[in-house]
Amino acid sequence: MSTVKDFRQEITENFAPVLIERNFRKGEIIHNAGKVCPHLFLVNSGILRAFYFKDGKDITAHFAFAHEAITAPDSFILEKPSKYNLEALEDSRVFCVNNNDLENYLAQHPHLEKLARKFTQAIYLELLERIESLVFLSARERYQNLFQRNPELVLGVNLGYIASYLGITQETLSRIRLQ
Amino acid sequence: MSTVKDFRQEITENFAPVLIERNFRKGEIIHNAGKVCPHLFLVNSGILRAFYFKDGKDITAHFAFAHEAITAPDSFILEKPSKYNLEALEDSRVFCVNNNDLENYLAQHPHLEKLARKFTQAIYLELLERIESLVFLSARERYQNLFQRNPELVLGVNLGYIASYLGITQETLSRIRLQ
DNA sequence: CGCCGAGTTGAACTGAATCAAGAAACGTGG
DNA sequence: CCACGTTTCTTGATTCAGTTCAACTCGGCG
Repeated sequence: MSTVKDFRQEITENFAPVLIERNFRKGEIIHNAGKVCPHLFLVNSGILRAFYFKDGKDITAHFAFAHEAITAPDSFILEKPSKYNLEALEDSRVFCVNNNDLENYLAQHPHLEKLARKFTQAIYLELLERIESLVFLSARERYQNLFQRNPELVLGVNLGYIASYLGITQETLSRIRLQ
Repeated sequence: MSTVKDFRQEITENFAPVLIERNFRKGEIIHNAGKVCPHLFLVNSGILRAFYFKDGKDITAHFAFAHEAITAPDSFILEKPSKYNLEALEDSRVFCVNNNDLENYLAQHPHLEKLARKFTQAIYLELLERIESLVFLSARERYQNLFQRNPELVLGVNLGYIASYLGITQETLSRIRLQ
């Protein structure tokens, strides 16, 4: 057990009773900033995106591809209104987990708490890697990494969405990827 | 309950049986890279630092001040040899938590699992903020943020340690802080 | 003393941002 | 199926924050 993806099967098996299947169409807004987001999404197919506005600019905080997870973390964790929006970038099939349902289920099945904790830790390690890539890698290297991890991203997703996720401007990304 | 510091009291109360008090002297290496780190440290006083070597350069991954936590996360979570070293930058008093002891204790007291999970989530949110500061803030702003959060850091800690934590060179930090 | 690590300063360089203008692609209605 | 407007992407010129490399200063400590 190391990456988040490795947890997918174990989680879908053990938390089946709290997973609700949902489908989103390309472009659909799944969650609006300013509201509390009580849902965690496990992507089965498609791509979801978390984004917010900073100085009027659309900033991508996270992409979730098949077998990955996404939510508005500030809100899901602290149960406060979120600064993030969630959006489907492709037609997507997901499992939707309600925070309350999850907590109740965990309260009834405490042996699953450890799995939930391990999952959180795995997500933590992913963020650590992202920090390292921001500190050490050039814009081009970060793009290449992302591209390697997810080639589909590049076909169809707005350049600007990818650029802000990488922490660079759209112009720079445009130049980078053609050389 | 939002920041990691807010958890300190709840954690020290509830996990008292697995907390071992230890003292480190300034400069003491607490953990060596390449070994598995089975310990999480809760700092009572002093400063600890996690660092590793990248291309021969000493890179600070994390500082922990009073009431904060630190470990070699890759190793503590995955139980693999760590790339991080841990070091005391000042004479420090800490609580030391052994991973095995913690897991056993949690297994015996499953009602504490939720607290452990919430703590992990709080740490996750802290990382998210660090990512944002890396993406949006200038070198000077990042320094000012760190300085605000911890003025003591600047008195005594090597400039190079701080610079690598901020993702900048020592020369840049030297210029920044005097203007 | 003289050395050594830590910090500062300077000058040249560079990756990426910014600002501005076009080109291409895309959807929508006629 | 084409025409038009909008959005997305590319390209160019300029600027700037931060790096790099190198030399120099300072303070302690043998």
